[in-house]
Amino acid sequence: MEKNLEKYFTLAVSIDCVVFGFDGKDLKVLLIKRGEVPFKDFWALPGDLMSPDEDLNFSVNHILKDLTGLSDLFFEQVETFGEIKRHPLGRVITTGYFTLIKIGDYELNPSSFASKAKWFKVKKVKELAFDHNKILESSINKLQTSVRTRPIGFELLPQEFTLTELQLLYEAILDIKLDTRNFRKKIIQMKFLKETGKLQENVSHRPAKLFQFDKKQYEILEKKGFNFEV
Amino acid sequence: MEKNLEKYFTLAVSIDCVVFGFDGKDLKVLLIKRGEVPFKDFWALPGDLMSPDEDLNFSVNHILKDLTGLSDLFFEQVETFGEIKRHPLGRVITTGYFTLIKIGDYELNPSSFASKAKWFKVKKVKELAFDHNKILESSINKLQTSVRTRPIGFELLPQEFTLTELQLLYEAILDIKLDTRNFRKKIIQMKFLKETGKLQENVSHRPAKLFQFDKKQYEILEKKGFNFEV
DNA sequence: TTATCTTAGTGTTAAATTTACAATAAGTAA
DNA sequence: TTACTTATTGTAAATTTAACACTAAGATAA
Repeated sequence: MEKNLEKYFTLAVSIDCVVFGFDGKDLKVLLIKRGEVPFKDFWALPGDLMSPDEDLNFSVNHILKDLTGLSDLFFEQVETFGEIKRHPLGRVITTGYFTLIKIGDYELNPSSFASKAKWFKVKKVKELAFDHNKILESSINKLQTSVRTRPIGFELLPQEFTLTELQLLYEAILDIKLDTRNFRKKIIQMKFLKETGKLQENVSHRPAKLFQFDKKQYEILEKKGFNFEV
Repeated sequence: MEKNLEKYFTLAVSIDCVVFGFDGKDLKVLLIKRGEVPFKDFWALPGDLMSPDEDLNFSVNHILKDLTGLSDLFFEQVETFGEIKRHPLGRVITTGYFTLIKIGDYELNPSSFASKAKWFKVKKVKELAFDHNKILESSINKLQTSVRTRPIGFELLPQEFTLTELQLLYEAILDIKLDTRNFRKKIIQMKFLKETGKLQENVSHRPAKLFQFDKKQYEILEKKGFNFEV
């Protein structure tokens, strides 16, 4: 039985990027304003059709860079969405990816069909283009489980941070309150935070100690069978 | 800037199914022998190109039924693989799905380009067609985390089973040894196993009690905030 | 310089959970 | 009746989690 292969090679694949950031208080996500149809003037996840000559996992960074100027990020795949009518221009299935970055370390340069690029509080995100609300929701779920089992939260903080900042980050991502004493005990006993010896500056109260995430130490512990868990 | 959309709508999307089963001793996976090129005569995951007019999540069952006769299963998405050269006939990205079934409940009827369909011990699987070894590996990882956090293992056992069978199942999936007393305590305290009152038959030793998974009870507990965890 | 304000930082105890561990029970088969 | 095989069960120690409130250190204002 010969199969007419041509009819199968008629789909497009797109990639949508969920870039998370943290401003010290709220978990944020980077959105672009679409300057073209479809969904012109809607806020959307940075995403675009994938060139057929690119690897799916590599294409993510190209697409994000085109739209926002951000480059060379480490993405994790979330889920693939393949409803028939999810894209008005044709049959497009899309794969969602997420990443975490320090907001202040990057400059946003919207281009291509992105007329703007802006950080939004995750909790305040309204209606997005396409099925991007679903993609965002799925990404948040994945982020929540990832952040509990791997030390990826530090990607969202400045290199030197206080334990209070770290706790606020976890509270924002997990959307729960944590007990300060228990949280600090748990983190410190894991032995991969290094005191810098420095203190916070320009605060009108007792300054907190500044810590760093010691990646090498973490990898050593990991090899010994240590399991991160918050 | 107008975009030449046509060049994007030239990909195909395929679906690969990882069907897990359990024979009382080993975790198994259902493979087909390919009767057509490419990879003719290779063992492979049941999988095929998706019709452009089907929903990705619905297409899974059609494809599996075509190749193996199995129908109406509940699948969970695993991951999407999009390397450029993963398929020799063109640009095909594929999404992997897994499901769990009771081996004895289904009859295998290989058809279409599947010349055979057969259960293989997961640990004994050799080289498969395409990148199916990677897809299988990723599915096993996902199965392992899923089986610890949701009561899906019961899908692999007969409706009535002994606690020893359940333990063997978990040991096979997680590839670890469990302490019998602690395992039974943990499972029983969760309160969603129902004694049938029956005993094992035709065994030449003390017969074990037969249990059932009480799905309604589980859902009640779940609503009350109970969290399955093994 | 002293008092006040604000956030940083810390320890203990009870409860719950996990772990380690071995003897008895209930059948079948010889 | 005995031997054999697998099923079934409890306890104590160790670890982890959970709950909870006061002192410390700096900046600022009186």
